[in-house]
Amino acid sequence: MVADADLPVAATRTSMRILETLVDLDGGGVTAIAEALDRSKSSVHDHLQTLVGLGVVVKDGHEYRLGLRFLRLGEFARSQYPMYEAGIEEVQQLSTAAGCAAGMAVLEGDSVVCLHHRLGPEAGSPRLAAGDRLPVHCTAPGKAILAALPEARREDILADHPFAAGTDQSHAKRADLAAELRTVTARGLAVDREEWEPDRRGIAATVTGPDGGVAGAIYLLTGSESHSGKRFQQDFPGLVISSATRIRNALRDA
Amino acid sequence: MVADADLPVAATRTSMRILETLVDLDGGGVTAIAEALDRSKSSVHDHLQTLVGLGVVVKDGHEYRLGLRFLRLGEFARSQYPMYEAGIEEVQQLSTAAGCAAGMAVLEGDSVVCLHHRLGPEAGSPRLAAGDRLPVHCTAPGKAILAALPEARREDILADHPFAAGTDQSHAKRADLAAELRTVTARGLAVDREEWEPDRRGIAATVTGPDGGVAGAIYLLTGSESHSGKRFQQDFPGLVISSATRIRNALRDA
DNA sequence: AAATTTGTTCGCTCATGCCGAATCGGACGA
DNA sequence: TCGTCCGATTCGGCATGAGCGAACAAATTT
Repeated sequence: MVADADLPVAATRTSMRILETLVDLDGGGVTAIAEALDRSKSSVHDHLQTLVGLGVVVKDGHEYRLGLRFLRLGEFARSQYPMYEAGIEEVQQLSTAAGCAAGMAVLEGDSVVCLHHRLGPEAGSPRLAAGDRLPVHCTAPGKAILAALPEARREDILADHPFAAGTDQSHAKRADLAAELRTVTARGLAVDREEWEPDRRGIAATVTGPDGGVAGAIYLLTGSESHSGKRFQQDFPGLVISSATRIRNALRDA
Repeated sequence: MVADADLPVAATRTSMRILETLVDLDGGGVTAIAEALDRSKSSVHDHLQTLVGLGVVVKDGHEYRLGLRFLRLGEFARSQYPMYEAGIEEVQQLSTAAGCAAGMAVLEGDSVVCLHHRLGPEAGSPRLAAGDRLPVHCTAPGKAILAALPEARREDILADHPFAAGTDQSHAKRADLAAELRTVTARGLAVDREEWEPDRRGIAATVTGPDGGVAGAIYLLTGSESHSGKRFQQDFPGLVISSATRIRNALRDA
């Protein structure tokens, strides 16, 4: 889950691992966490006590749960991206207009992260949460962002990329991806046809920033129901592209 | 900002302080953070290196910024509250119907925390972000939650409460507050008439959970423009109360 | 080009993170 | 009511590594 290396300040690393375990296990007691991390109970207990003291973790009874303090940090982190405020309302309208899930994603480091996701009205609307990381090579937002990056940057990102995740339809070879990205660049539009997960089709438009660089991507994501309809091919491209344009204008004016 | 005590695992505490400093200073270099915390540069540098390695902090150039990883943690933390999913759509509609800011708040530990906030269409719509902590005694959501709590719990919370924040209109005496809370309990509705901040008026309804306890509160919050209109007194109470009822029903059915 | 500022590296030392074992405390069941 | 079990908590000690100052490097300014 987290990048492994022998870092200084090991205690911090341990605390972070405890926090992520708290997410994975959906809360739990000292013992559960200790054996999940293969640490001594006493050490985990010390950490938890600290985290509780910091107000980051709350305990009710013998259960420890993640506290809401991170909400503030997370909220701040994403407010650093001007695209969030500029696009939040646009995502609402896009989702309503298309009748499916919509959201925004940005590039952080070498990975594409979901900034905001709104579920569609359909029953099995794809679940995605803000903060989730998306594969760059087999998702619509990933490709939309990748295609708009400078050559060197793109190479960097793809260099240490496993190309492992995704279904069989995902591009096996770099060459294929390079070819596809060229057409993505040309149209400012990227498509994912069940390359990431079965029954999931996505479409995304690149959002460019005032500096000419890429700010992120805005996407639509459908579940299996919408397969047959031709709206995906006919209406959706226009919808996401005009949304992207409006966000770009908002970014410029801000 | 964080509760002070001599905790074990001091390194974790330092890391958390660095993260919060990153918020307060809106990002910065090693030196800035070091002197903000009165720590040696080398120590801060070590911590930052760790945090970057964990993907929690990102550095571009000589600037360190908070990363998006916390978005996931924060998102998870609030998904622990069933009220979030049950009410997110309701807040949208409430905000639209009332034409002002709306949101939800819950009780965590001894403080009331904003779970979700949607800005209203008005220009100076009150800014509040998810994760912000609200004073319990002088805000509408705070009082709405407080009033619905069992006697003992309420006493606990008010015991170590400073009663310091807020404008002059805030209740100076516990007795006054107790009296007000009784009427709040009766109506399931709490009001804040510029007690928290000038030009800010709020109204909140208690949301009760399936277990009969209080799940949280849903609120409307207006800026100065809406002062004169009588909608605040005539329409808003009905709006928030029916919203609260719908959320309660959703919680029961889930 | 000198000076100033800022990030990074390097040893050293003492605080402290981590552990195993003992203790506590509540939740059952007889 | 007592005994048993399970998990959380406390404790003491040791080895580690967090934190510091100082030197170094790199970038920016005068």
